Amino acid sequence: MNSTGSRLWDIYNVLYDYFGPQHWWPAQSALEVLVGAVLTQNTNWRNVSKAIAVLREEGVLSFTGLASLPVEQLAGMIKSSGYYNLKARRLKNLVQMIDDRYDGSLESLLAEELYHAREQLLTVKGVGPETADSILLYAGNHPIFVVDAYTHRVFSRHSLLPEECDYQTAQELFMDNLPHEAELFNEFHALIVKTANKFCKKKNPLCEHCPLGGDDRL
DNA sequence: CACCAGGCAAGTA
DNA sequence: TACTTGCATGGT
Repeated sequence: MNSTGSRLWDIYNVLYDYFGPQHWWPAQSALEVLVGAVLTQNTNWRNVSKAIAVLREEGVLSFTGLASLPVEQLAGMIKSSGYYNLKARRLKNLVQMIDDRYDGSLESLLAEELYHAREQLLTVKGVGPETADSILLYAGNHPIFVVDAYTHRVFSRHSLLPEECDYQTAQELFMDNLPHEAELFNEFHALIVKTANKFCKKKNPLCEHCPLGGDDRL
């Protein structure tokens, strides 16, 4: 392993020792991961979990449930997640693609080769790289690293990424320097989110009590 | 009150 | 290619 890989591994171990395993994604099925991945776009998870609870209570948290639900009714059930008209359409777009190309089987999509499945997901309007990778890693157990706003913030503050860089650049930091193991990528991303939510807020550039330190000593 | 939250697409120059 | 804007609720 190279020096960047060692540095990433050190950070991972510090976070894992501090927070423990996160056991992501918080969901009961692959479909629920997919729904959550869309609903959490630029949105606090608290608001998303309320929307998912409504879908569960209404009995539509299944592929056929979503497929048969009019988009207007779906939008009404996910209001708490914000951007509800947009997200209802995006979920419908995903369901439509899976119906058209995989006979309504999310499992069939997830059984495809990783980068083929990724390309299919990215053809859907409303599914960008983070949403696609979240579904592939957390619903499909594929070894791909999920990058989000927190990843950029934490790793730029520790001088492992530039202040601003694109998705692929950030993803390559991890995938070019760590073994491609789904379990590692799963826990690492979850630990980054945990760390950022607890210590690495936008307004707190020093992050004094963070286990990674307030500067880039790690 | 302002700001933020596990993005993405479409429009403009 | 490189900005800018719309989408929207709910907690701090």
